Amino acid sequence: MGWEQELGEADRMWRTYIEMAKHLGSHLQQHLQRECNLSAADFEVLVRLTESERREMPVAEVAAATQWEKSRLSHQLTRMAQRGLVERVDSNDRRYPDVRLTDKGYAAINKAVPEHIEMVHALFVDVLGPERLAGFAQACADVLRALDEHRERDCSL
Amino acid sequence: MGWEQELGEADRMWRTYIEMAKHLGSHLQQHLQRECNLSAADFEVLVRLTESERREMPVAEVAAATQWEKSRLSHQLTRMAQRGLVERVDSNDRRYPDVRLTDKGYAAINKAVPEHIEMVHALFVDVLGPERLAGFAQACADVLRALDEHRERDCSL
DNA sequence: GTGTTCAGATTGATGTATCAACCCGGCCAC
DNA sequence: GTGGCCGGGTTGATACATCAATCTGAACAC
Repeated sequence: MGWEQELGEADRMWRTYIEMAKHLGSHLQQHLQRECNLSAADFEVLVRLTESERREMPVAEVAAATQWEKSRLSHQLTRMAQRGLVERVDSNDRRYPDVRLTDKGYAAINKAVPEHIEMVHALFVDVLGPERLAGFAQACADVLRALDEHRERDCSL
Repeated sequence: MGWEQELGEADRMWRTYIEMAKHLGSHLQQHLQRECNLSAADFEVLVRLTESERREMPVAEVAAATQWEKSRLSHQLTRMAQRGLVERVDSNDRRYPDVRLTDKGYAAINKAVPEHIEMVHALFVDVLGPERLAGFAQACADVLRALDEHRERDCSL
């Protein structure tokens, strides 16, 4: 084989990051699932809906906010509607229906968010402290920028 | 609503991290899928198998290395076997079968790994530079440790 | 040997993610 | 109006993740 023996310092640090991301993500996800009976996907959609005053917005707006594919969102909304977390509402232009947060969905997200934030602080924010957190976030922002540039290059081929 | 307006500095930094993790992960995943026709799960299993001299190891060993549930691994191996990437082999103790990398799987992973590493360097390692990378990795390690401690506390209830 | 037990492996059911194909209502040309 | 276009939305098929239930064969007691 060969190559896997030649992992340098940098590659081991990459693996540390991957490990951290995997564990942190699954921990938060499991907490949401067990305590609030919400998947990460449910949580994301519900959070976006609370960002509207009327607990209701066009499907396209949710899609833009979450950056999900339209089909993924459609399937997700179907399942969430079946569980009574949201409901589909016809708007003026019947091509572009709205989604509304039900009372049940509202209750669920209002229970979930504070717990989630608390856990994020305990496991991430407070662990790093303000200074290292800022450095960490800056690093993330830089990687994001590099990603955007890379994508631009790919599209302009 | 209320709470979502009160997002502090720290929470916005957390969101930056989430965004970065999401985009970086899906970018790497899509590259693997498009260029090598491998899912992230395929990639992980294949990498573990190359870590054995004989391209073959007990299922349980793969499970330990990936930290996957046995059932997830079993399903994954079934699908990979159907595509000819691996094959199941009976070992001495027929309770604990082995998995072997086929030639096709070997070819696939040997194409994928260098491309993957190159992309990780371009999008992550080189973007941060050695110094910030080290700090970043240290931060990840600290978060991992906090996670472990947290889990310990949960189990000892 | 026969029966019990046990750990690891498999299977089935359900929820989720992604791609391709299709639907459908407003829009424009004519 | 009638017909074709267009873009967002939905649906279907397949792959993946997770949980619960089941299977399997070695090991141990007797």
